Amino acid sequence: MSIQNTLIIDKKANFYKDVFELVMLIPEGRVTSYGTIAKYLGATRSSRLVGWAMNLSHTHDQYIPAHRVVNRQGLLTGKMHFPTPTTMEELLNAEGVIVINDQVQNFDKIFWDPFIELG
DNA sequence: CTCTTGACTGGTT
DNA sequence: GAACCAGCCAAGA
Repeated sequence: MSIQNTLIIDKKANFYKDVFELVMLIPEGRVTSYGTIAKYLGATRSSRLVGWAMNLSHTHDQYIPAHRVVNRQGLLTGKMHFPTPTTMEELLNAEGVIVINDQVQNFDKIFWDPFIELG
């Protein structure tokens, strides 16, 4: 195990950790996108990794509100990965987010931008 | 080790 | 606006 490999492993671990922490900062009733998270973490072209991180979120100790993360169009593309196909929409509805046909309503209004919210 | 598969995005047609 | 394509990168077969 070289020092370089160690650094790479740490980097990967930090990326997932950062994703989880950022997602947990999303307020109720607000949503953001995978790409935005990736961009904020300096991995603009690696939005798929954010999706993969969400896939691993269930292994995380703390609760990750992955339902507040949708794609750039505001579509619930990840709803299949919840306990039931309707869980994601139900969670959002419970927070006051209206979802019609997998599309978040007023998406541009409730969109949560870390660059603006966190500076 | 190679090949496929995505909880994605941006640009092009 | 819809459909298609290329770049991205971590798992799993």
